[in-house]
Amino acid sequence: MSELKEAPQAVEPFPLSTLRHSVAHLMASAVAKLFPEVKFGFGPSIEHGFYYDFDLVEPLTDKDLKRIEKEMRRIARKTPELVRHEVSREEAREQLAGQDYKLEALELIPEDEQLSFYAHGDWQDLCQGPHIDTLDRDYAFKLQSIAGAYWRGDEANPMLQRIYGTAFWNKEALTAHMEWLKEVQLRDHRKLGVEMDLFSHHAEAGSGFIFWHPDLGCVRREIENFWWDLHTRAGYKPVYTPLISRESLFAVSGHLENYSEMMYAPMDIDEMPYRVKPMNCPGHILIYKNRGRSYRELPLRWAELGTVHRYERSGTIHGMLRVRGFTQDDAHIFCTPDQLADEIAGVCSLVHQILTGFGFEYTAYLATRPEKDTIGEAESWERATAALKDAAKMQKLPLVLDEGGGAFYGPKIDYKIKDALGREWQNSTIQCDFNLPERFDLTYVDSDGKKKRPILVHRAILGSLERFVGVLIEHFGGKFPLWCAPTQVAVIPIREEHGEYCRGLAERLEQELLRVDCMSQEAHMNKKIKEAQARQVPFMLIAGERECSDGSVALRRRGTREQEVMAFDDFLELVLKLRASRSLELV
RNA sequence: GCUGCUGUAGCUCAGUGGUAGAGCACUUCCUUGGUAAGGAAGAGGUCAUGGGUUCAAGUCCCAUCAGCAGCUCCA
Repeated sequence: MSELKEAPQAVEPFPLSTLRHSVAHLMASAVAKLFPEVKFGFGPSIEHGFYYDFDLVEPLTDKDLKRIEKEMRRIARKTPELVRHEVSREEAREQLAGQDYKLEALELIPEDEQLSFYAHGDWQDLCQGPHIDTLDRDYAFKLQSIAGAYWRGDEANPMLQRIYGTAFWNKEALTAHMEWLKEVQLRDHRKLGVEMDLFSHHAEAGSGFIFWHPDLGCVRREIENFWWDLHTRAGYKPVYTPLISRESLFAVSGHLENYSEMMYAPMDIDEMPYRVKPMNCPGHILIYKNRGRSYRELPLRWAELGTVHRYERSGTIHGMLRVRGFTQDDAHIFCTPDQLADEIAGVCSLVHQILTGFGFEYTAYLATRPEKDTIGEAESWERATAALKDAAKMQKLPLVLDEGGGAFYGPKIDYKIKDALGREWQNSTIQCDFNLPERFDLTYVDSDGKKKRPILVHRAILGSLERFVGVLIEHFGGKFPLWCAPTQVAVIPIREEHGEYCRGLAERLEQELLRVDCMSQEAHMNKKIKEAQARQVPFMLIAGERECSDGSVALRRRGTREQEVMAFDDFLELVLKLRASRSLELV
């Protein structure tokens, strides 16, 4: 797979983030010049560049970006020197007169902190720095986009206009970054979804609901099979639970109380309110509670590809990555406190197998007890957190500490995966829960004959099929590995009279449950090759006179133009082997 | 939800208040081609939807729906 990452930086006179912060200042000064009535918000450097927030009367347009860039270059030439001066709080207030947001920002700075301004030309900004020394150094920058952003990220506050830009120490690095952005755009799952006929959504059906087309259906089914194979081996049993349930169930679970803004309105069935489930746990818990449980049957590992529906605000919906109806690869483990560490270790191992099965690198984060509003005894938290740590140790899994990042009902391990473009996504999660066993009064009879409380572990590895497959489309750039590719083999006759031979080959492949497209329709061979290539079919088999006469095929692998002539049986062996191993090799 | 932008053929996009366009894809016919586009013809549209302004609206205005860039929130 092509490893496309951001180009490494050459030796830098200042850190890249410092440069970007300084260019943000430069941009703000240009905006001040062009729009004298502007009020300034914050303007930090961020992962791939910088932004600055402005309160302007008129909305900015893309044309303004060009004007601002031009003004920036002028200012950088004319008054390049960045000068720091320290001031008292009183002086700062005076100098920020009329700048409401800056004055508010000033109040956020602790009393004992030394205040400073950075100035170039006649523009200055309250800022602790650091900055580069002069703005006329060699570097390259670009203003990228305009967007709304709430002052201090709070939607109760007024909305400011944010300009995003980026900067690098040389033109080559900026160009490389722009190339990377282009690649990100090319691989966008929404774009590929249309081009490859993978999925759609419809105004008729409503925003945020995904329609999986047949080709993506194949991909999903393969992923589900892979998932079930590993889960079955890991001792999970399948369960199936209803999409809707009586509202009272969600009152017991607490979802109604804590999660109602995400839940769809009740529907009336026999004068009783029912709700569409936003999570699968209550259903699994009802199965657990269906009869008494003994310590002898724990741990119980129950898995369900459970479809849930959640209300998401209209502006948050995004392709397959953020939707209103989705299928979680959910499972719940009911176990004794003593079993917890082993169970978590088992999940960690499963996460590893599944994520690396798709070629993802990952990082795991241990999220511990939040400072307030938690439930459960301190001792339970300690034991569970220790179990998570022990499990990670057993699996030799390094954990990054996310202090206080746990849920209110228990500590958790979250995973972030890194895709082929170096972007991070959060999908997998393993969560201990002290809350639901309590609310549903879950028990098991221990060896001493006493009723005890089991621990509940929620875990999802793919997260949701929608989000995971969306990420996967971008990760592979539409080039699915053989085992889950929608069409695995394209068979192409050179002339019409070779069609029969090709159909014979296709049939033998189909008998092995391979997904085959026998392109025997009337069209020129070159056109079919182009089409198969465009559809990212892993293998093309091309057959003409020579192949028909000796039972061979001319194999062309995705991404190459070379042909390998081989006996059909040898090809069959090759393709079956690759499929069985769920190989990620680009064939 | 909020700010800004967008909605014309299946896709990518032209279109000056006055007769609805191109390329690709599709259909039919011709073409028998050895590794990325053979040729010709044809069909395809309530210009997102609903109001309004106007002699006249794809074009201007408003609303709704949907999408895009973000903010906030999240699997």
